[in-house]
Amino acid sequence: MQTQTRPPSTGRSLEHPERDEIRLESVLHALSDPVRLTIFRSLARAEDELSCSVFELPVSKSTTTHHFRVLRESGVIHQIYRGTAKMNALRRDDLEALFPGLLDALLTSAAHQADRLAND
Amino acid sequence: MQTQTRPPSTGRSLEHPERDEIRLESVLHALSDPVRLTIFRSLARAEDELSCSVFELPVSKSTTTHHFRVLRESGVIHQIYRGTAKMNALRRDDLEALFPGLLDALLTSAAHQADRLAND
DNA sequence: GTCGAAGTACGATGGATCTCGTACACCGGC
DNA sequence: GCCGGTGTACGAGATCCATCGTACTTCGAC
Repeated sequence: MQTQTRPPSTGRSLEHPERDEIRLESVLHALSDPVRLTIFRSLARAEDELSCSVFELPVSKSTTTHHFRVLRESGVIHQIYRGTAKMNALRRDDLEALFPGLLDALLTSAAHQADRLAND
Repeated sequence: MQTQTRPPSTGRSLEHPERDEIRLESVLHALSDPVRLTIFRSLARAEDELSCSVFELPVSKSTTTHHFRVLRESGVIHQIYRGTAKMNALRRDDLEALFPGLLDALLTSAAHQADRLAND
């Protein structure tokens, strides 16, 4: 259920794959890019919607838009317009139903690797 | 230790990444191709070395070589020449050490999806 | 030594992808 | 109504990638 303090979504529509249209290959491809893996981890940590603009990514605005679209079209994230912002959230329920345990394994794997590379 | 009935490896050498050179992004990219995901699942089921030639893939011989190379260079599989054959095996220990739980999550996810798509 | 099986190397080709800049659209606040 | 912030659309460039066919190498068997 949506909180009342949250601005409503606008009429602008965004295409999302249905749950049963999500493919493992597409999810893996989406997460195989370093920028998108970073976004993925941030969204998992946030546990709430995040606007595109809060991310500090080493790419331009238009490239950022591109990466969020790939994540959305692969079924990894849900996007919705709220006012001028575009909010992003992991599709946790859908992914857990389709690929049980995968999300956690990916997140811990990414965390392990980040630790490992930081302490080289 | 190597069994005595197994033909020895020949002098032909194959480049493999060290364990600490394996990157999650590269592994995910390697497994994001349908052909390579099929190979991955077959090797996991086999629990032993398999030669390239036992796979019935919907691509040509040279494309098959390409896919096995991607899997090897990403660190997913280990390859070794034995006689005229080239044997393939999952790098289970390395992957489990780097990405605990990921292998199983990927395999069960792929199996779930295969079941789901078969019973449509 | 010759042959066949297994796999490679190489180049080509068509398509996807990552990146960017510029110009534009949408929305809230003033 | 206008401005600024947020994000898009579009085109372009460079690179990567999956695929193939052909010619070649390597090795075991005979």
